[in-house]
Amino acid sequence: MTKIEPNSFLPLPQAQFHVLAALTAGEMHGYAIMQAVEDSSAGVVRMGPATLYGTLKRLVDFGLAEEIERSPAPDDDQRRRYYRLTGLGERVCAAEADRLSHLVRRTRSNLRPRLA
Amino acid sequence: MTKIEPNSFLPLPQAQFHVLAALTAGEMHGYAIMQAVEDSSAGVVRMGPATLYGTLKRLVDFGLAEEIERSPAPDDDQRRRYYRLTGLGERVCAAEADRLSHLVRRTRSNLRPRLA
DNA sequence: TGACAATATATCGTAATGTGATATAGAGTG
DNA sequence: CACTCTATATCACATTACGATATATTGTCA
Repeated sequence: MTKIEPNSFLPLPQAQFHVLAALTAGEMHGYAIMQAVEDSSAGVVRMGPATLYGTLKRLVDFGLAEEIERSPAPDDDQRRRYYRLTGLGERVCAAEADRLSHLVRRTRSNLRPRLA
Repeated sequence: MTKIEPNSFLPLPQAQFHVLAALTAGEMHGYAIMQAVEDSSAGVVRMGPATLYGTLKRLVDFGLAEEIERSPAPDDDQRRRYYRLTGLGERVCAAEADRLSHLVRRTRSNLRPRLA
């Protein structure tokens, strides 16, 4: 078996990273992801259904996320479709977080002096 | 005069943030930005001329970057066109860095336990 | 019960963004 | 002179992002 290199997915498109990042909090259904992205960014990042479901489809195609067979509770809203990160998805998400971390660190360090 | 809200530019498209981030290191010409982005990401982010010059044009249109009248040294390569951040560009870049910082922090914190 | 808002998934068409390929030409090196 | 690297630029196409709309279920409350 050939080991897939997480770096080959980088840089990850914004919407894809937002969805993967949301899923690091645990398995979740689509609508909840949409709200999580918006809430956790204090409303700055607004993700409509077209972006969410399109992105989710891509992530599943790429093997970064997968649908869970059935929702945990039986009295749960039956329309919901739950998703979680795959192992590869976790590694890619971590790699992208690392990349951004370095970029942000350097950028802030450059900006600091002139924001006196 | 109406104060422009940096948050209204967020989330910044990837390429735009990469270029703004590069320019936080100081005024630079196009080709140098291209290399800076690639080098400082250890080759992970590869920005070709189409992406660079297209993005640069947008940044100038949006008022986030501006061309400098003339290159500093007179013995400098005369083809070069130098750019720098505007005041607004700095604030937008800082705002995007803050947003990403929070996102990355939370994401890593979520991932940490399961990367045991 | 019936009306209404919120939840939930889905897709169409279009806009915005990203990029490989190609073009042009000056600068530096052997 | 030949060749590579530097430097800017644009075309055509691919990918990504998104507003609008559609459909149907669930929850609230009068």
